[in-house]
Amino acid sequence: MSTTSSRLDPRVLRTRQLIRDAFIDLLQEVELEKISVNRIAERATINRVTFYLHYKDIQDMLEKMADDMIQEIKVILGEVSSRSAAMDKDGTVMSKVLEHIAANSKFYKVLLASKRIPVFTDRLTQLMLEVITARARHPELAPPAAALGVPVDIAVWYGSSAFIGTIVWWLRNDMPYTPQYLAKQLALLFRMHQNTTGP
Amino acid sequence: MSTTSSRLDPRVLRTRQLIRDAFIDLLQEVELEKISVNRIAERATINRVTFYLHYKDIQDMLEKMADDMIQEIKVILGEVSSRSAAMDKDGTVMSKVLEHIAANSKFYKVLLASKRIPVFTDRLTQLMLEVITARARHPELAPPAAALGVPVDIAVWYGSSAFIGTIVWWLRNDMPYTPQYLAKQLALLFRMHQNTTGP
DNA sequence: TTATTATACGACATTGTGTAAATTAGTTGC
DNA sequence: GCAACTAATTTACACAATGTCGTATAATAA
Repeated sequence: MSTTSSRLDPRVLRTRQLIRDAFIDLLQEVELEKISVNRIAERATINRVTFYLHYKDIQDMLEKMADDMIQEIKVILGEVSSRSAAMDKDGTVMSKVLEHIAANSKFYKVLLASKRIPVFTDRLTQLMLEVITARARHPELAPPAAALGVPVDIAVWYGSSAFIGTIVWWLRNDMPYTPQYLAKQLALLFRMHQNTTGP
Repeated sequence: MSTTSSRLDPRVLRTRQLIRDAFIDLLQEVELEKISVNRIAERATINRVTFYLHYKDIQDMLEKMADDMIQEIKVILGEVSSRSAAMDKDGTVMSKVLEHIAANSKFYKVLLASKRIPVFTDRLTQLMLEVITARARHPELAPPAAALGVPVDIAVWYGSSAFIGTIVWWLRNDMPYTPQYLAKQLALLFRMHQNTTGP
């Protein structure tokens, strides 16, 4: 996951990494509801009180981890979309994002796919929604399904949910397609209901 | 919600209803993680021990409530699809389902939309997946996006997630469209990526 | 080195969990 | 209406988890 370290006490970094790894580790064995601060501290080989020096409680920890996740994806989105002005006709951006997810699949699989921790799916859907809404404003890209008279908000939500849902399915099934291939299929399906009524 | 009572002790029905109402009620105030058996029993005006006579724990209660939910929707699906052999060209089935959700919006909103309790979304997505897969086998309905060379499993997941996601958004925004209208739009969007390459 | 700060350690009050026993009260069939 | 069930109540217990003390120790940065 490569936590982008600014000037932070290496002890803090070490402890947070230990907590994070212990949590992901535990989540592969038991349900979220059965995971206590006790167990996390035990598995992370830190003192239980130390956990509270970093996070208010488990919920707080999840939210901060979700923030980090979104931040990393935003970096990827920024990198790609600023380089290629053509803006993702062939699904380049999505391809990069899927590669990132594949590279950190242990993390994403457990948080998004196997155990379902709403905050992660929610944040990701929110981000996808922003991206699609932004794209819809570009004149060279077709206005979302307006041709058929479908309200924009319905079409945007339809698309965002479809994307995230498909990614979750892909993770659950241990990524049976390459990121590049899946990105292409998603682009095909997406363009279909964003820009229609034929030639 | 009209719990279809078979021959069951009215005391059991009463208690379960009290638990259910108390839980939905609490869920409007605090997060799921902060809800204890203690609080539920207190709010339901039953003894805490009585809760354990009905459910193993809170997780077990959620699963049984999700089972009931799916059961009710299945009844609707069965009723409609057996009556009209034309099978939902204009979104009749979806319309009935959305009407049901609207009629029990307090229940669905909190479990599906505001707080996100994965088991409910999961079961609903699973059901939607079955329905779409079954429809895809009917010859008079176009095979899913095969015309464009998109694998069936991708297209089916794409569609299912889109449906559920849009319904969630609809609930979150306090149902800004009528069930009938939304059903129509969903049918339009759906047919687009299930059946393409034009006439 | 020295001042700073993260972590460890032990302790404590509080709340929640799951189960057991005996008792009370409501339901069903005759 | 009475008798036989059976649900719910009450009280009690052992245990786990939470969140927060104060103090001691170790690592870090100046």
